[in-house]
Amino acid sequence: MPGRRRSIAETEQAVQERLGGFELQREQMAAVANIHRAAAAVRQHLENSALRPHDLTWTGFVVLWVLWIWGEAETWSVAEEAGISKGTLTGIARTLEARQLVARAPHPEDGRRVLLSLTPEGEELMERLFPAFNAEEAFVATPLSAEECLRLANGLRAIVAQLEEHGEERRRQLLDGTDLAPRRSGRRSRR
Amino acid sequence: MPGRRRSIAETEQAVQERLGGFELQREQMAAVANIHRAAAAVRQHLENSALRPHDLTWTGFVVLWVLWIWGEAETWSVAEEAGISKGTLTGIARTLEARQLVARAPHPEDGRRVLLSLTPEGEELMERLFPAFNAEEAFVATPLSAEECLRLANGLRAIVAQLEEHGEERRRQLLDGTDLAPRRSGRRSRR
DNA sequence: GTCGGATTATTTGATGCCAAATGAGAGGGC
DNA sequence: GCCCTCTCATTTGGCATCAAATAATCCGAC
Repeated sequence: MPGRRRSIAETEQAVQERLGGFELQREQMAAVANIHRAAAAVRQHLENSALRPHDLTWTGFVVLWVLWIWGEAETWSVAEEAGISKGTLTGIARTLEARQLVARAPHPEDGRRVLLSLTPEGEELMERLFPAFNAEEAFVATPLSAEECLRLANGLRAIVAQLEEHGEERRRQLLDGTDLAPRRSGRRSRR
Repeated sequence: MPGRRRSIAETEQAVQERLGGFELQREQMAAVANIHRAAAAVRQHLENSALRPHDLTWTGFVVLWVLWIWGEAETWSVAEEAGISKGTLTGIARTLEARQLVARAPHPEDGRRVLLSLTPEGEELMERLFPAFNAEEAFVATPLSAEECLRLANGLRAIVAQLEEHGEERRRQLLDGTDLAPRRSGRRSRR
């Protein structure tokens, strides 16, 4: 069978053989695996269709989106909404600022904080870009009815909520005793 | 309302106000947005729970997984299954090889190709790691029944299939006339 | 055999990404 | 005023990521 992509059925067959000896949470595994396949495929399509002509990355677009919807906002809030770390946002904001799409302003009452907002160019870009972006969202979801889309969104929301509510505690419990080697990547501890 | 994360309802209200003038594919937008929220949340949880003690990244684990399930395989095939580009795989394989988890071997009949496989250490790691990983997959999916997991997986598969079957053509149609500025990142054209 | 096009994996260059460290400011206690 | 602690954003370090360029090899035509 060389030279061909494996089908889902083949993969699941192979998994079954390999994992015959394990107690396996099959359905949950399928859900998690497909979340990532779908996320990567959708992201790639959107970057290479709607976003490519404007030379925006996925994350850059999400940040613009958040500012478009919410208006001026503090950086920590933008990072939260966009689902990225504060450190990552600093970099994204820098590149968007360099392209005159985003403006950075000091908080009037607190010198530590920074406010982000769209420039007029950024607003204009989003007004032109959003319809195209939304059309591609509709394209990727073509096989699903509107109701199925909502069902899908609800299932995914439940997973996000589960992690927001219980994820941290779970990780604490799991990793408590184990004395953890530091992450291989990331800034080194001074110790 | 400062200092608090916005709820889904608040976000959708704001979106509605901002986008009142646009024709909006609402359900499809919700589905796409939540795919990414969920993917990021799940990935983060799995990296910080099951994978952290072994200092593996998500992608590193996926590559090991593919090799565990399929056995020795060619690099293009591993990249395809793992959902990453060939170039990325080269790097991942290098780090996994340096950690003695993966072996690289020349193809017996074709000097251009390379075969990857798990080392005994890699096999042993996966046998210990997989049950823990699967337990966390089950944890993130706690709010969903087994049937709901399958429904979710099916919906996501349909999206992946849509893009595999029609994505490239769609992109070609969309970007045909427009003369595209080169990507900002990536190796520069010699021109 | 050797040239040339096709098909591989790898390298390159720029950005994305996280977590930990750092720097800069706020605010209370004295 | 001067600490001390808390809370921000930013910097840093290491890996991940893609697309295009390059290098290595194969294979058919001649």
